[in-house]
Amino acid sequence: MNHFSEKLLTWYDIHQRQLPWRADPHPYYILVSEFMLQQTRMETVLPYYHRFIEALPTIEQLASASEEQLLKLWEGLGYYRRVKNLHQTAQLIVAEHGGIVPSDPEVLKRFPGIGDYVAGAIASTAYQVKVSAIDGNVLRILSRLYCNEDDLSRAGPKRDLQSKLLALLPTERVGDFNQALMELGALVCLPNARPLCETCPVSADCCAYQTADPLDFPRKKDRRKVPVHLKTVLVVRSEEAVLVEPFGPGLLEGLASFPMKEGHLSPADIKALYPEAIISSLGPARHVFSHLKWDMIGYQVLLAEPEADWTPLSRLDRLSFPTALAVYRSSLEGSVSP
DNA sequence: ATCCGGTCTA
DNA sequence: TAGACCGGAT
Ligand code: SF4
Repeated sequence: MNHFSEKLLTWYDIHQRQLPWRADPHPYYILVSEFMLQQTRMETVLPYYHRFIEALPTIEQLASASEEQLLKLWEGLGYYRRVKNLHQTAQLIVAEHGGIVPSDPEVLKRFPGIGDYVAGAIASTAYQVKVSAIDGNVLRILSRLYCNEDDLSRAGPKRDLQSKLLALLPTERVGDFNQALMELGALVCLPNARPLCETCPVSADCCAYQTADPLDFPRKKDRRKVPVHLKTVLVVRSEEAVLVEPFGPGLLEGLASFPMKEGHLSPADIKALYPEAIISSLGPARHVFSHLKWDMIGYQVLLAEPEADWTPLSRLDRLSFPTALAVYRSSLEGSVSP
């Protein structure tokens, strides 16, 4: 074991958070947790993980689960493509690998939703294969350890840092080493605040701490400002039921939605669409995605009689709505708005 | 209001 | 390789 990994693992043994997939690192648990942890914080993932594993304790049960159940288990977690990919990956593993999660990173990367990072994380954490697992935390630490000023969204600089990391990998406890690096990024080498270098186990090896300012690393890329889309959300309902339609291809694909019109429509516009209805405002709401914003207003459109294809309010909780529509979804809790 | 983050697609 | 994809923390 080299000096760097020795210090890191000693720190990890003391400071690691107790996590369900660490207590029992069964490959299926690692698979599920790594899909959830893509783009998503640990604290957010935990309750979802518990519910998911309780509902689907084995990869065979996941493989044969319904789309509706899976979407419900993922509701609010975001990046809903992940759960479709996880489902397909589980089905492929059951059909082609006897339900055993493969240990070869190159094999893992052929499954949908598994890229460089997740392949490395599963192989090293579940099987101790000696590969790196570079997520955003690790990339940030590496940029600081080596005072790397390159644009890390590009492949070349990323490869440079990966090769430096490979030289640090221990021959034993590779999975713990990768987990320890990510844990250090989450608990000490912080992304949005000054890192806690005084308590960092590898500060003696850190270029940024010893010779520069850690806050200057990694280099930030200037964020493109995102376009704003005006939307009007129509909660078309009776006392007993509501009109629900799924999002089409692309953003929030497959999740439940209400009819949405481009632009901000006036009550008179709504009245023209639904002459028989009682129109009332549900107020404004905004939602920010990475690449666009929705600036929404909502109306309740109350009709005396529901159409046959509307969803009874009693069955609404089976559907999965995105967080973007939380305000309008919650208007259906309790009684009809005034 | 701004920052953060893996994979896939074009 | 830039842009699409989501929600939460600060
Ligand atoms: S010394 Fe500071 S900047 Fe360097 S790795 Fe540790 S926490 Fe990060």
